[in-house]
Amino acid sequence: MLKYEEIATILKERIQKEIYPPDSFLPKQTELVSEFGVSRMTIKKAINILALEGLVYSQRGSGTKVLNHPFVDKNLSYLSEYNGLSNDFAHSESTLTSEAISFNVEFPDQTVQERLMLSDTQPVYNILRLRLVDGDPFVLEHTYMPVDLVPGLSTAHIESSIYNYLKTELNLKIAGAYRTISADKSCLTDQKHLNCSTDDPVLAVQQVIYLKDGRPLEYSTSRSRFDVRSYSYLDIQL
Amino acid sequence: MLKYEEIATILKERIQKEIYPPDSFLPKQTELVSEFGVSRMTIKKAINILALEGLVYSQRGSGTKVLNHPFVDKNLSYLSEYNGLSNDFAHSESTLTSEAISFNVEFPDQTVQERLMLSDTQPVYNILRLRLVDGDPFVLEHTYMPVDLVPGLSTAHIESSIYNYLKTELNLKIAGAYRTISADKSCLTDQKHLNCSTDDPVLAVQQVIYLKDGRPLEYSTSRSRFDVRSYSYLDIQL
DNA sequence: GAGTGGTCTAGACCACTCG
DNA sequence: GAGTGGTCTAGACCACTCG
Repeated sequence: MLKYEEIATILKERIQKEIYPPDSFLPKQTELVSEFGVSRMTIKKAINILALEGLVYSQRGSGTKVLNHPFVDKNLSYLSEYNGLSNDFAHSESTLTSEAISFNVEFPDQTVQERLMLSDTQPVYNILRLRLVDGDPFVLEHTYMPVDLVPGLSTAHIESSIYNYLKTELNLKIAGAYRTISADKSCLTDQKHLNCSTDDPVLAVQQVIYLKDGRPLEYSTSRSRFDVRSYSYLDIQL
Repeated sequence: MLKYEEIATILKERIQKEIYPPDSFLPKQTELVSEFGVSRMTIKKAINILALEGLVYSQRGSGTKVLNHPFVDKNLSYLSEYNGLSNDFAHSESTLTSEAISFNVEFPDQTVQERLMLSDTQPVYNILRLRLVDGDPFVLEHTYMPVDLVPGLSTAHIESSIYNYLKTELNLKIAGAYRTISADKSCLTDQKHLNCSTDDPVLAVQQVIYLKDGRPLEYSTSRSRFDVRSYSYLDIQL
């Protein structure tokens, strides 16, 4: 483990245990330098991690203040969309199950070609999955993935967790995602699978997930019942 | 301007002009050190900015690759929610206008007290505004702000841009926002002001905006017509 | 003016990738 | 084994805040 990560973890613990209580100041950087026996650049890097998570605010000339936003302990879960939903639910009391509605291989249409940066001769998986929480319909996911990036995908993976397969078997590294969130009227397919009424809206999320080397891994559209899902995120101004 | 910012800007320009084309590699860091006459740490900091924006991907042992995500040039606008909508539209061909529907001062209820970390004796503004684009209803914003943080707010500010007042007159510095996005059925108020039909959904955004010193500045709920607004963001895995 | 954090340097060492 | 980027150091200087 890297020094600055270790120090960041220790500082976070101290904030959580209120050894550094809200609205107090962290020890000055030179003091932390002596305590941890590292250079100031390393201390700065550690503090910077906390700042990016909204835990502290550093100001030239005055010091580094511990903030007390009401959402600090929620930090863990709201980012992890591409660990797959399976992971979000791994430590929860609810159980997530998946039901493959359709699973095909086909040549991509123009939208999919653009989003996944493919030519029309490179086949893609076309997957429609319903995810259920404790047996109740939660989200309908329509996913395209290039076959050459994800060889050997099977219904078994789809009914459990695709992302476990990607990470553990294929060792693919995900860089991030570009997401668009919108509201929409429910269509017949939504109503059928999500078990919602004709005038219920849905929350729609379109995303393209990229690998670290820049190749798009997934283009998907997911639709959730409006009353069971929302998206939260912390947006830090740089 | 700081050295690493200057260098980051130059590198971005070169990527945009395809002096460094997609899928190519940036010059090695030692080469950039000679070119710019700075230390390698400074080059690293500059490249790191590009990496956080998803423009390049650095890998130990191989180099720094220029990525070609289709959304790179959208980088400018999708983050700027707390510059106020007024700013989003400053360089657009459409015009944004605001209409104050109600503007009061009151004692906060319990939700508002929690979100804004206030006691029940600290008054807040309660503002309901309709924002229109080219005269068409766009979003209905319901905003609470502590009076002591924003003295002297008037209808004139509300009908133009609150955030200009906050930034230029009061010199308040915004750190970031915690946002929750969801879909909802439209209520009577939505239908009246957004001019939408009874079965039209709305896109709802709840947010708390924080100042750099950690104090909450605004708690607001905004509701938009489902067919005119969506939220996009780039989510980089760290 | 005293004290803080931010930037920057010039170098060392190391982990990793690739042929 | 050669070459890359990541980490870390020990120090210098500077911009800023605050009394």
